[in-house]
Amino acid sequence: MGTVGKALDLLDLFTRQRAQVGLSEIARLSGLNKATCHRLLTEMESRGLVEQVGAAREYRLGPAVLRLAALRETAVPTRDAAMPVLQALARATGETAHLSLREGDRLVTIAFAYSPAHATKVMMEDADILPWHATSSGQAVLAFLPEDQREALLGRPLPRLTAATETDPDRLRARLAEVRALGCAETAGTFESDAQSLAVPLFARGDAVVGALGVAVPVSRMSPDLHAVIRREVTAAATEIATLWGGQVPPGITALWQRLT
Amino acid sequence: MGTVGKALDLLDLFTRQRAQVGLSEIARLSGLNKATCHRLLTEMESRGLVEQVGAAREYRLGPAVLRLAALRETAVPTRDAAMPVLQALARATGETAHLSLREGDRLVTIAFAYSPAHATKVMMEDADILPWHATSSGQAVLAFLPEDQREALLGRPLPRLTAATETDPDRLRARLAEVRALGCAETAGTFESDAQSLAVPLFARGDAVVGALGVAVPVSRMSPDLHAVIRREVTAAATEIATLWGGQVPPGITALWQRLT
DNA sequence: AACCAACGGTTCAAATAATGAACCACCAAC
DNA sequence: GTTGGTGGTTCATTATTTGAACCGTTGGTT
Repeated sequence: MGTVGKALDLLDLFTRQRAQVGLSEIARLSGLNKATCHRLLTEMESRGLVEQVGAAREYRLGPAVLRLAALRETAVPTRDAAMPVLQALARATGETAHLSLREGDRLVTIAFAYSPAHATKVMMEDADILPWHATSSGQAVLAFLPEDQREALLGRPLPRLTAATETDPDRLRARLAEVRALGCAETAGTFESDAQSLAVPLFARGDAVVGALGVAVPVSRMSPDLHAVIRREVTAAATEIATLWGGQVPPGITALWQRLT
Repeated sequence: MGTVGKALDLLDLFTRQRAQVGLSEIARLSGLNKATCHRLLTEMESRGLVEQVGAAREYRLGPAVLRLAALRETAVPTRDAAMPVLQALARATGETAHLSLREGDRLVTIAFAYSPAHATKVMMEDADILPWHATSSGQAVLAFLPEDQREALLGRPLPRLTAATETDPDRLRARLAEVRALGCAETAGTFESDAQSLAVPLFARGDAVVGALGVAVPVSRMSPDLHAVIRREVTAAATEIATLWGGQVPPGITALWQRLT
């Protein structure tokens, strides 16, 4: 791995739980030498990608990421375009709608919308990284990924997050085949024990799956009626988002979705 | 300059006017060897910072910047916190309010808000890079920067953007002294010939200037009354934003602003 | 059909930049 | 005063980056 990769990997050490990190800690977490970390960080700091704050001189993500994100959004209006659809989906279902994108080997939540309909709802956070095997969104993407890429992701550890999490690769493969046949994925209590969710894959230009659109519901509120509503609304919303992104849902998937409702 | 710096500099080649760029073009624009660019880009692509699209395999900013920006905003709610204040400012003045942050040697617009009051208004774009010498926001920041940093920025070329642009460093220094004495900066037709604007510096923790808050008006609409309204509202909004950011306006500046209104 | 120029991408010896153990200076706790 | 933790620096060793020349493909021109 080159120097640039190492530098960019340092950015992944910043999480919501650990927004700012000191130099020694970064060296420890990354496994790199402290001097190396220092050089990489100062170089990124000079470009505004990270910044140093406070008396402890801790590092955190810098303002340049805001500029880059704004630039990306004007060039490829991904989040901004999907946001209204996401809000409508939350309203129509009365539950929490969320949109995740695949970034290499990660599935990242980039937007979500709550419904005001109920006091209890499944809460989400921006920039959350979702486990491939334990979420409906993850399964929806996995199922429609080219086989080699899917297998690469399935080859990794599949941690048991709750009692219901499927951790056997073969059983998961079978599950993904079902998802592929149905056109949508569904999990209950596999990620967080009191939440269940239904998700469909999102397609961009070229029929490639790039993410997933899901609706998450507290287990206590799920019913056959709600289930049907969600299936109908989430497939409609996914179709709309695909169009907004300048792509289209592959005909085979559209057929599956029509059969669902 | 290290390898990381070169890689990050490539990101600055992507602009709104040129959202995606081919490999040879990137090599040409950056002055680096094509093979070098290719390696840097593929390394950044593996981390999602850029992505390759289309038959021409052109590069553009990748989805990872969205995740980083979301993470930065949850850690340091800069834009999200300021947005409501910005909208209120646009409403109160009936004009276009905008907020810019200093990123090293650049001044970048990170948010703006329009007023519905008039059909004509000054339009803005996210992620715009503003010239230091020709905008009121630029002057507001420059005036309150430590002298060494100010001089470093004044040492650069000061292009004549309109007939009214001040391009003489010494006259600009005198102008900045006035800005420092008044606590706010004002320009008319120095950046775009039919727009004028009034801006005040924004302070974060530690009394350091980190950006500027401005209101831009079509020259044809400016009047002494509007001028007074803008001065009052923009200083109030700047005070509010400083508080939201966990800092405070230095007492000396507060005194200047009270004298203004 | 032949040609040309430009594209994205690859190769490998030579040149350069990254690396890391040991080192400060500083601070807080004991 | 000692200990153990910071953030930051140094410099000989080492491994990575670099770039001219290359390949295969594409699209327009003669």
